[in-house]
Amino acid sequence: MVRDEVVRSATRLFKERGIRGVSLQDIADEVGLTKGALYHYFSNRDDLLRQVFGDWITQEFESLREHTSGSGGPTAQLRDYVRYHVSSVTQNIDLYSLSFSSEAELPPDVRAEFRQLKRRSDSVLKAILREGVAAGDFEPRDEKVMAFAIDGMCNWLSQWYAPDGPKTAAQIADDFVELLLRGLVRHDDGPTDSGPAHGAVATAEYHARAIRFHSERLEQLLPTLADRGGAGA
Amino acid sequence: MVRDEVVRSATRLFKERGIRGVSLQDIADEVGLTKGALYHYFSNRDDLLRQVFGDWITQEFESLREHTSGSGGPTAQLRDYVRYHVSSVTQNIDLYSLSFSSEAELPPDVRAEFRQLKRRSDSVLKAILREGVAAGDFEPRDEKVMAFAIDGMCNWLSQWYAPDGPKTAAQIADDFVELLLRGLVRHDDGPTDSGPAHGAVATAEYHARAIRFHSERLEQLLPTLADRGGAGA
DNA sequence: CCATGCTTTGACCCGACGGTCAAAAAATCG
DNA sequence: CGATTTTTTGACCGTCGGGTCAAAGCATGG
Repeated sequence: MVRDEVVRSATRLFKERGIRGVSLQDIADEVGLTKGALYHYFSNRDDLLRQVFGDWITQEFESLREHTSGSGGPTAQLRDYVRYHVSSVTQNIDLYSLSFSSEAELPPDVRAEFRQLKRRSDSVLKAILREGVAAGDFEPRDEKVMAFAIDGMCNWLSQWYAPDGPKTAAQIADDFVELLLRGLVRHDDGPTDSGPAHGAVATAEYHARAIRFHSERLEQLLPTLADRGGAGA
Repeated sequence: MVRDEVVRSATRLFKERGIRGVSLQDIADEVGLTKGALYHYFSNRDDLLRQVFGDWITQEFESLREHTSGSGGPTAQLRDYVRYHVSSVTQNIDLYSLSFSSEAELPPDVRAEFRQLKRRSDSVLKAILREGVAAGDFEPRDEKVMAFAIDGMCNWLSQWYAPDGPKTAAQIADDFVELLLRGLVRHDDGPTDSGPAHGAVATAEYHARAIRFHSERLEQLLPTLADRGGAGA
């Protein structure tokens, strides 16, 4: 289909140079048509923009609704949310990065739809957080700030994710979840809660390394402990 | 100074409508001059762009160097990094959001500088994380992903931070740090790890407990390891 | 009050861009 | 093949935006 080819080329060009940085001539050249021919498929520039974004946004709305059905505890829900969000961004990275970067250049109606999508996604996340706190699973924190932090983390993917990179989107998502749930600081309580992605061998190596680390640290600390009896500054 | 007035107006307009969405005429109108008069202060459009971004970027370079002098442990360093990053974004929110959103529309040299700033900041953060892991303070995690996650969180501020909002930049930064260090999940063990309040005794106890835990885990894993030879899915 | 230099004007040039359209070219089909 | 419809062309229009420039305004100070 020629129309789809045009939309795809347009999307790619928009992403590379920004919406305002691409002329209809550029798109026509890319597809191998003349500027005039484009008007057979689109009534004007904004209409093209609408076709580029419109379908995608409504699709995202649907997808968001499906993937956040709210089964499982807050932890599982948060995990699902992040996984969904990450896969969504990585699969439509062109459109995501475009929407974030050139939001101001979108036709008003498209822009409004996009903002609504963001808002809805945000409110889903906040609900999960609230639930988690209420259930006693999460520490009570500033809901708004946490939501923005999490969304920012995920959305930022559109700025650096490379499909041919060493990590899959799913792996990145799980890394995010682990960071979000447990933080960076090493602590010794129970087993990790994160999904099945943890291999047994990797886990064993990890623990072996951890033991070595802690042993060394402990030895280093012993003399210190001998000197001062209490807690240091 | 007229020149500064022009730069300020240009920055504001650029942020509102995107770089390509602002004509020299627009800027001239804003300042109350004629298009021609602008050329008394700037040799061309790209030169104006350079003046808008140039000073700021070199200033950021300097500031980054100062604020990441590397005193204190990894935890403190991470806290300082996030605090600095957040205050930097919130104080120059126009320029940050512009650089992120319209990076493609920047003159090549300015763009290169900006990318270098990002890269340097990123490498500072990664160094902190690496150090933290080496010191046993942080869980071993994917350095790259963590760095992007943290930077994303901070950079995303440029999309939602409101100077007149309920929280100050410093408060938001501390919220971020707490999330990053301790995660969302509620845990009931005694003293928090944050800040300099960590006494030598507590640390020693912590490491002793950690070693016990990891040893147990390792033993639990050994049978599993005998079964499958390679890494699990 | 004139001379000098900084600042501003406003008209102008040119190229690019969005958009239009009649006519040509292709495709479809009886 | 011929008729009809779909697709494409390429020339054209008006506008806008970046950039130029001679001339006018406006200070400043001798």
